Amino acid sequence: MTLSPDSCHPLSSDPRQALEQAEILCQRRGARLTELRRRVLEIIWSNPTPLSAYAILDLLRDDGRQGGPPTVYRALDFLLGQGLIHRLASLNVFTGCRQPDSRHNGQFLICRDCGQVDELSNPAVEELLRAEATARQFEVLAQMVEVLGRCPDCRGGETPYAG
Amino acid sequence: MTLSPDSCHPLSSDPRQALEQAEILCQRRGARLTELRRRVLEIIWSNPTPLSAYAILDLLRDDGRQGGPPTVYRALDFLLGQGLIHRLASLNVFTGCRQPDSRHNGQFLICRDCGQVDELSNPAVEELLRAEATARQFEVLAQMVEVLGRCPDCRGGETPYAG
DNA sequence: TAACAATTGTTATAAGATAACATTTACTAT
DNA sequence: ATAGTAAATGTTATCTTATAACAATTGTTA
Ligand SMILES: [Zn+2]
Ligand SMILES: [Zn+2]
Ligand SMILES: [Zn+2]
Ligand SMILES: [Zn+2]
Repeated sequence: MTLSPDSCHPLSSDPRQALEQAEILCQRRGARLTELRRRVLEIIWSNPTPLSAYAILDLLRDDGRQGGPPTVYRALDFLLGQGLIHRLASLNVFTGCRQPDSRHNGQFLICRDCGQVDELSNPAVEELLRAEATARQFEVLAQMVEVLGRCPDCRGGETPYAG
Repeated sequence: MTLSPDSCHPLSSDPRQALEQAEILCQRRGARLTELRRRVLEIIWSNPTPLSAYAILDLLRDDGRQGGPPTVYRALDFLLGQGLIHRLASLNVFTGCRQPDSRHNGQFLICRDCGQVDELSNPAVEELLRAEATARQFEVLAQMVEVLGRCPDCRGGETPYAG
């Protein structure tokens, strides 16, 4: 089977398009995508794998910027708030969102070996969890779904799934 | 997170039973549930809400024990390896497993306000994620599903779900 | 321009986790 | 029993992740 370029390493596909969409969304919402915030988003989209806050800080400093950790975390908080990025709690890293126009809880396939991330959006998963919560009178505020494993590339020529 | 001591559906229902089962499982597996490991498990089960590694360390020191962070993390690693506890990635805390006899990926409802945790085990969720992964030739090693929200107690008399 | 709010910079510190090595404990084989 | 060995724990230091508190800057408004 041929892997579509989309399903393999989708993050690095097109930072420019992601930034353009971010501009539009922020403008529409009256949110200020400042130089710093825009640059942080650009850094995140430009890297093939998700980055930690401190990795982003290092790259900002390569630009000549002066800020410290709070500067980065504040920018990340803004981007998270706008749904432009997701945080992967299992790795403490940040990755660009592929459907920033529709608010959602991220679902991710994370490669243990190369760090590549694939974002899913399976409504059935979300619905099942919501149903479980509802049955227990539990009010859902956010969902975290992260699947750790090995991507096709890192599995190499290994036996494909039986099922 | 606000961890109020008044518990809704406490984890602490029966630490003794959990410890007893842990003993049996470890014996059956030839794994050594040492005094330290047993005590860490007991601490985890005795608390109404999940504990951080450092909170566990503090409680160990109350016992008069001398270890540092590595001591706790090693014990936690053992318990994780035996499937006796889970780690909640979104909060950096550890909670006792209710079905330690069958290996599984945890699914959790976590109350934002009181910290109480409810462990689900919905096979359909696991299967859906597995199917998504398989479709992408992705080998699954672990699944993390954490739903953050508010438990019935913390919602108080608020309107129940419409749906 | 003055006042005010939002954003960013700066310093310090809290919180979570691990590396490296020393010591102790438990098991094995004489 | 006793020495040898492996496993487990203790100890020190360090690294990573995240936030608190406050100052300086920038943008907006009156
Ligand atoms: Zn997304
Ligand atoms: Zn990979
Ligand atoms: Zn469990
Ligand atoms: Zn609650």
